[in-house]
Amino acid sequence: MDSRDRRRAATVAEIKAAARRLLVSGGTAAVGLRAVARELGLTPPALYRYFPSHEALISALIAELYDELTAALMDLQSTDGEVDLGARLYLLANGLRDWGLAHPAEFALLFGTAVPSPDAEDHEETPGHQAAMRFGSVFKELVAQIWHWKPFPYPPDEVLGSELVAQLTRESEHFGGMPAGAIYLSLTYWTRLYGLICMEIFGQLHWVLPDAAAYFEAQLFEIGQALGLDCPAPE
Amino acid sequence: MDSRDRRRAATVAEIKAAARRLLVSGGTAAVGLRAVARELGLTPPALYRYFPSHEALISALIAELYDELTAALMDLQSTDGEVDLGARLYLLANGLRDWGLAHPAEFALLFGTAVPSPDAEDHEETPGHQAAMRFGSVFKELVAQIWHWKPFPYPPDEVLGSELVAQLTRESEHFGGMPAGAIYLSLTYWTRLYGLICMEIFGQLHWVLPDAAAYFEAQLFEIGQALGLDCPAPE
DNA sequence: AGCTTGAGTGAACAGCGTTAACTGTTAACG
DNA sequence: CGTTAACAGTTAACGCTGTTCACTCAAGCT
Repeated sequence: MDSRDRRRAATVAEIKAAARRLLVSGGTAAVGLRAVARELGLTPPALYRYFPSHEALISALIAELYDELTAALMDLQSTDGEVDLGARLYLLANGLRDWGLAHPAEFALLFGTAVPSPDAEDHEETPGHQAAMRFGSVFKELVAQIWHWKPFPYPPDEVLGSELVAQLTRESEHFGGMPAGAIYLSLTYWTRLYGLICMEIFGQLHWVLPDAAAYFEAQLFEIGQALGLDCPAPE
Repeated sequence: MDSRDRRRAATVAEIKAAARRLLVSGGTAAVGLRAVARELGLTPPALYRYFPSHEALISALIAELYDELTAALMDLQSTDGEVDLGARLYLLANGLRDWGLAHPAEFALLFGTAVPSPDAEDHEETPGHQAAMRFGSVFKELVAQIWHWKPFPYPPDEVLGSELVAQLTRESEHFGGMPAGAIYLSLTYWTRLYGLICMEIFGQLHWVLPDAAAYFEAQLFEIGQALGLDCPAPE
């Protein structure tokens, strides 16, 4: 039972590898069930022995890519030692951008899939969603570490408004007990970083900036300053 | 020849209306060529008298939606008179968000289509792209007007770095001759606004903020301050 | 009236995701 | 060791998709 399970796991890995190959070569639309089967020299129904549907195959691929990205970002931090947590955040931001630029097709599959969430209130249990949560927690935990390492100045509650403060305070437990203003700054950092990278990779910055690297660097310096970090300034 | 052309234009409008109906009810995937034909009581090949392909139909729909959004934002500004240009920018930002929240399916079609631009260097001439340019110029022109109306303080070139300054200066003619630092601030405004709205509507802010309205308001106040505008502060 | 143009149809093709019934091979058990 | 059951994989088919071709039929213009 063990040898057969290993064989099965190997086949699953091959399927996902073939799917990824199609993804990088032809984009999201090219990774179809029949195309994957063709890539492996199999007939389409054979894949149903390993995935219950095409969507499940895509979801598994998404989960794998999320985990790969998460691992890449995590060991990108560990190599630098543990001296300056601010530098770790800088590495995380640049690492995320670099990964997206190096793997635009995979990035598009992970973050470009516009999900207007037509069905509300359903806590998605798909492996892709869970992997996305693990990915998000990397940033959350690092921010909480930075806060406890060197608390940064944050806007007072009066500036944010009572409604926002209430929502942010409700999330305080997930941010290591940080106050609302500090969570707000952290969220601002994430929001700007995420939006920036998405816009650059999806080409929505192209019409004004041919190469967004310098702009990204300046923005990173700006939002790093807001967290009281001494990021490397652009030359 | 005139009456027949009008009949044809009316049919084209009906086709796009049916496509939009399918879009709002079933999302991007639901607006297929056969589904549109079914909606109109026609056979699929009949649509090829009006659009050369399914993609062309979608592109025409995109162009129409862009123009509708552009018109909505423009007459949203004109109603308020021309006293405070800062208030106009505030109206524009909120108008864009409101439109996206009111029409999430259309918003996803316009901005959620992740295009990693596999083929570079081709100046797309599709009507959708042209309409997107018209949409973008609404923001660009308003920002230029604000600059000439009440120039805002901007970061000096040394902070931005020579490479970024060079790129921004190259775009100065499209921004009414604004200096690099001012273009940088304007671009920051647009980048943050755009990313913020996309993240909210695509549900990527849901895992931390159940209702992003208050966060959006605070962010809008923050980036408005960066442009020296006296936006309404959150209570 | 005659001819032309154009809207629309029906049949067909290739490709898609998916299901059902069937064939071998392979591991496990009495 | 021989039987059996599980499993990988195939073939055939269904309904769906975008697209093309050949055709009909009615309206418009000369």
